[in-house]
Amino acid sequence: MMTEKATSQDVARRAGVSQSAVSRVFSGASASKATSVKVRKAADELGYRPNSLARAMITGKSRIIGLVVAYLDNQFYPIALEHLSNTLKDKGYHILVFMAANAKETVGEVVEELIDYQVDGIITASVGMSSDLTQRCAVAGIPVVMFNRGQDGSGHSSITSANVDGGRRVAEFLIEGGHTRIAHIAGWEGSSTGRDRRRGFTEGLIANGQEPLDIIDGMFDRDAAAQATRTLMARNDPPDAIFVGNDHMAFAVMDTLRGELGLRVPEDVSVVGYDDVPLAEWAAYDLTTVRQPVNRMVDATVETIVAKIN
Amino acid sequence: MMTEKATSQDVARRAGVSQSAVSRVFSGASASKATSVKVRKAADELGYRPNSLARAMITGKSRIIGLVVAYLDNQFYPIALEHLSNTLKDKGYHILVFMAANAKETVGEVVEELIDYQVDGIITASVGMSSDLTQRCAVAGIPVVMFNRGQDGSGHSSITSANVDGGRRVAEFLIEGGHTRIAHIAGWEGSSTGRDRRRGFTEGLIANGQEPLDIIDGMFDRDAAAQATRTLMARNDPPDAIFVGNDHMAFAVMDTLRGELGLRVPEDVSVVGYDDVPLAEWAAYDLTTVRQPVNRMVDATVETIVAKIN
DNA sequence: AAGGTAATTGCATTCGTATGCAAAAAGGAA
DNA sequence: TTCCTTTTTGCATACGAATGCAATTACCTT
Repeated sequence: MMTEKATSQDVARRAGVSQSAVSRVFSGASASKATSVKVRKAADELGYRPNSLARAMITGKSRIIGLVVAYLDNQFYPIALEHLSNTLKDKGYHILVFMAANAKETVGEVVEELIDYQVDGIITASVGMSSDLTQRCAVAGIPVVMFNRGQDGSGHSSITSANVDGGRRVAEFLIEGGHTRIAHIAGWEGSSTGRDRRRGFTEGLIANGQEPLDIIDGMFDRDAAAQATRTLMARNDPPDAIFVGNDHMAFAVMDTLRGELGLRVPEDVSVVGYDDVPLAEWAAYDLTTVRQPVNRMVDATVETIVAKIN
Repeated sequence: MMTEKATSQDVARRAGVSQSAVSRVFSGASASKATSVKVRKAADELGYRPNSLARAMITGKSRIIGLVVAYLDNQFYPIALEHLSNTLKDKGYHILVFMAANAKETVGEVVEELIDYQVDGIITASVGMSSDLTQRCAVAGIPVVMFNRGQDGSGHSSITSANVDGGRRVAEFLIEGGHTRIAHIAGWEGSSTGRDRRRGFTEGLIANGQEPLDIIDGMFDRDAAAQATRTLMARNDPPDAIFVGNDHMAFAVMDTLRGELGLRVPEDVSVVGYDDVPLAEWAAYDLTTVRQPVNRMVDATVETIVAKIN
């Protein structure tokens, strides 16, 4: 009843062995069959389980990965988080989640707190890291992997999909579809992902003798994307196709086109997104989009960070 | 450069005080102005920050809250998670996230792992807890709060909104709208939330002289909901209104009605959801739904768990 | 049975911080 | 100044498990 919490000492006493023996049994170190059995029996009876914090303290490995994420309303991230959590769990890691708007100082605080918790590694999702933060992590010996965002010369790995290529393919796809006035509501200019898609797209158009009708930064934000849509459609020569920097914004664009401007998609205006979140194939949107291989990206992220930890 | 990591000892040495003094300064215990200044200065110079794990080890408080969540594809949960993370952060807590399908044993494992990490409390979102798990948490002295799910006699708190009342209001709303063949695709029968909404709904209809045309368990699952929709619409007397157990399923229902069956919503069939996730008001769906006050629910959850911890 | 190698085991220490206790210092009252 | 009270400070220990080292035991070989 009062079974506060059994420690390895308690188990040791009950099994008639030393505390070290108990530790060895549970940490997989060498131990004879006999003691192993005795210890496990005693442990079961006491409901003993090793204290992860104490273990972390002495080994210097907390088996906790810090995740810093900016948006959770863009379906791409919850889905990624779900995979991430499962994949890491299989490798014996757990996730400490932090929300951080993309402001330098918020991210800074968050990273400090992660360091305080001695996390074994940090994964940032759609969040950039300033160079001094990078420095702090390096000093603390904590590897950082950036998911779905790159950063040149930052020193830490990043996992992205072939964004430039994806942008180019959208350009080709739309041109093949006979479109001649193609606009782009880009992903946030401050993100590599946004810039790469934009660049590939622009290059793709140019390679085919066209130029973007217009490019507006949608900031990865629904409202900004909606506003950009209005701006585009108010032109004298409105676009006949819009490439949007990610699905999340693309939905806002479609909502604005159909709900607010009374236009049909794709009859009046074609819309192409990026990410291929589940929502994209739901009938209400049925959005054409460029698939990002979330699972593969997550797997790569996990492999990378685990490798860096060792 | 090699600044591995400064400990309170290092700071103490540099400031010319004892380690206890450093500890006292950082844990807010009594300390004279003079030493406080010396210590902080030394700490800054060394880039010292207290090690949360060591602190947790000795105080018995990790300031970590374990979150167990089943779905992340239903927008309701990421949104809640976002608020939860921010609210808890303000109170000095952090979130260790675990995904757990609603199978007893998965949840069991997960809870064990949470206990291993000495979390100060556990929040479950749309996840049930068996009574032996409840027992284990009780023994470990870890409070549990269930978010958006209740469980009678489980001993731990739960935060839900007025689901019975919400269900009833939907019934009244649809009857007022002149509907006479009202069906219900219910939330999972194994969840209090699903049962409560269903009960309120049924009672509401009966109180107004009607009865549900049919009730099918949608299991909080898109596919199940879509299938239920087909079943309902294949009847000789198909419903003229469907109350769906949550928004997530309602979107699937609408997709099926419009995309697959070629029906109009709400002209041919009215659909009402539950939750009022952001997506519900996007033009593509423009779903009528019952609002769950996520923020208030999250706030209540946080208050409850923090209170229980103390 | 003796001698040697390999595997097990216990002892003691370590991780980094918090805290009870007693000693020292500071502050107040008379 | 003296005595008493309050505040600060350092010392030593504790939290719970892992690990180097030395002692013990088990296992082989001849």
